[in-house]
Amino acid sequence: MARTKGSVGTDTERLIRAAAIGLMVEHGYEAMTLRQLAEAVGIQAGSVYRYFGAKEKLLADIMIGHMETVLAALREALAGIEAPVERLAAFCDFHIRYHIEKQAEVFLATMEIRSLPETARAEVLALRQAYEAEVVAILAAGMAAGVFAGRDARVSAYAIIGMLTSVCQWYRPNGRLKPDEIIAVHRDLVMAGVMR
Amino acid sequence: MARTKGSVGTDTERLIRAAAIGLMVEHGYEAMTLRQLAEAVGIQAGSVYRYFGAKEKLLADIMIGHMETVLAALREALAGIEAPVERLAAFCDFHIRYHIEKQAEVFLATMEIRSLPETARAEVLALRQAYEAEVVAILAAGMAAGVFAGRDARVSAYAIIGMLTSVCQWYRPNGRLKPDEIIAVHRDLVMAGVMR
Amino acid sequence: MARTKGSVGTDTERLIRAAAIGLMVEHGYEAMTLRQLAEAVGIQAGSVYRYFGAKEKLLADIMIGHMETVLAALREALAGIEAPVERLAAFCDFHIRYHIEKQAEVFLATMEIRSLPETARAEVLALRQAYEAEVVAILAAGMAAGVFAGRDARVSAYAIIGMLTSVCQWYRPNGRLKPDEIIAVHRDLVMAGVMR
Amino acid sequence: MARTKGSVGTDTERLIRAAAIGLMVEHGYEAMTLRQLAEAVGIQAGSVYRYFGAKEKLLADIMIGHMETVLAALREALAGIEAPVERLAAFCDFHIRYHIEKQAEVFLATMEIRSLPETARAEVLALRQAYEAEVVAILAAGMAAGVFAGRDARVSAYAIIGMLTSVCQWYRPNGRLKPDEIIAVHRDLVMAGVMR
DNA sequence: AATGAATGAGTGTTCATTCAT
DNA sequence: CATGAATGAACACTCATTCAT
Repeated sequence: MARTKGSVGTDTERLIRAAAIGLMVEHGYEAMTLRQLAEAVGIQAGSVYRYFGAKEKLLADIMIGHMETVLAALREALAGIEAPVERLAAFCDFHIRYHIEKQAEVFLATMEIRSLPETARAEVLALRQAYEAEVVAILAAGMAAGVFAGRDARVSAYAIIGMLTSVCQWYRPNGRLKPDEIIAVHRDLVMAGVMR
Repeated sequence: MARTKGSVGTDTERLIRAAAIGLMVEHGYEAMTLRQLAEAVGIQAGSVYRYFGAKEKLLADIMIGHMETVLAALREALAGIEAPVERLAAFCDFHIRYHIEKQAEVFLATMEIRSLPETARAEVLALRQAYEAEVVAILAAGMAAGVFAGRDARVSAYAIIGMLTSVCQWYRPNGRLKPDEIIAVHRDLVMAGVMR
Repeated sequence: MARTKGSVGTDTERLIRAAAIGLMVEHGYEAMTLRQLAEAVGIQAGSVYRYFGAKEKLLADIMIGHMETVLAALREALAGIEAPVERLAAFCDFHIRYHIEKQAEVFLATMEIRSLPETARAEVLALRQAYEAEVVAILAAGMAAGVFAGRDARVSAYAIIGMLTSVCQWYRPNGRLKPDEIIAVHRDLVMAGVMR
Repeated sequence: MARTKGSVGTDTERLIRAAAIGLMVEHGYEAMTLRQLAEAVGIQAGSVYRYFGAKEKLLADIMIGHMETVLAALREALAGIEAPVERLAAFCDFHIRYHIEKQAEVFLATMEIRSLPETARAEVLALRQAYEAEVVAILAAGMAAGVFAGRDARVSAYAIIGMLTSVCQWYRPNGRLKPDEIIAVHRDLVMAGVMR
């Protein structure tokens, strides 16, 4: 049969991407086979190549797309907020909520950087640095203004991002706490941690 | 059990373990080949099987050994300290220093849990939970005593551990800050974050 | 039969055939992909099947067509010439000129016989033998008439054909020598070689 | 079973090379699969990679080895012979005998140059040019000395080589003529063809 | 204790071919 | 007529693993 009735190319591409994210989170990029992926989508392994020229490309596509999206979303979330205190609180809210909603992509993006081909890795790292730079800037501004304590904006930023990101290692949608409660715990920890 | 019973470990065994840690950190467990490993040690691939029955066993051995060691070391570091505040500060010191000193093992232990065979994974997760439980207990005690703020000892513990562990993602021995400075930044963040 | 019965060949068919010859000469039959071919023509790979039922058919079609054409052209070139000496000279002229003009087809026909399916290979070999037989006959006639030296008309014919055909391995349209000069060199070699 | 009893690595390498030559001659390099090759040798396909890192390397190895051998053998065959006439006769003898004895390698070397990776192709072409240059030099010397007719030593050399090489397209060990007879026919054709 | 030759299952990838649209 | 989505079989190649030596 040349084509499964009713299938449409663009749909297939989305299905592949979604299935790939799930399988890579579950088994890791290296351990996921294209046959597993194809079976999950209901196509043949070779058909993946109509949409992604290589397994590497698939990973790169997902990760770069994710990083671009999250960076843009962060900037939008911070837009119009001036005071460092409020900006930091907004960042906490945004970051955790995003990492809860897109848990899989975020998990991938932290775990599989090593598996990216050189060029894509550089691109992803640049986007991550841009993301981190936003937080560093907030902390530096707050320290300069005297509202934040702390000796080192950069290390503090890494620490805060590390804390908030770790949520996606254990969060389960049907867990004990609701997202808002999780956010509150972390935001309180962060804000109390940095305030002078 | 982390090692073959009673074996103190021959030289070759230690060399294999050390080389494996380095290569797995660099390339990931799945991507590291036994030929790479053997070449790094200066032996043939087949000879690895004298010491570790399978690639999986090698990973399990390293990870379980690491988890046992770090758990024991934590308990020793906290021994004799009573007050929650002091215990938490001691935990921060210990955790970061350990993660800086054994950066590679820690990185492995967070990244390659998925690659472990079922039994070993359960064992590692149990050890990790025991480790986390120590921190949860400190926070719960402090909250009960009224010295720590915070609504949820468990989530707070995960957050703090996540923050402190993230150091091993970026720490470089010849970096801008010395270990003591890094520890200070994190300890301050944590302590300020939890104190009532 | 070289072509689908009665078809004069549409434009697209001619384009496919021409592009296929070029690509097969460049990469070899096995190494040429239908996607390359389709791209060269400006259509989709699947569309090639409107004109040639299979890749093998395309090769067979080209090669049989070529062999039929060259055999007919040889017979026409020799028509009306009686004396073995003159017939052999005419053959040299014809063969080299044809191999220079249709260098690609000739190159294909010598290189890709192995790639033909059994039936087509037999057909091509039969046509080639018919071609060779013309030369054998000329030599045999000349030897019988005492104008040609030589012990074995068949081997001599193969040797002469091999010599003349080798031109298409190195001939380049803008090379140092013009076709007429190349022809002269070879004809002189052959005629001097066989004359008693 | 880890090893077929009695098998020795060096033997296997020779067996692979020999089987590869046969299969490549029969089906062409592209059409020969490593499974065919492995089966012919009595090993698994993957085992070929102990001896040749890639299919391409196998071809390159065979072709370069052949070209080096034949070039050295030619020079040895011509050593000590001074007069162009005798050198050319010696070349004819050598070339045909060698092409009869090593028919398969020679056939490969003429047919599969396209399949070589770039570097190996350049190497093989350089060796071929060195071989051809020997013949060009003989003809040029003979023309300069006035013993050979002919206008163009290079084209004449190509023609003669083309003639003699074509033997390996049809020669069969149990054919009608013995090697010495085949050699005689060709040598007579060539010598008569070039003598003034 | 170590080697090195070999296995065999599996990998990512290619490609001629088919066919509903 | 042509497309483009899909197939499925095959390919070159890798690698953890085994075991006679």
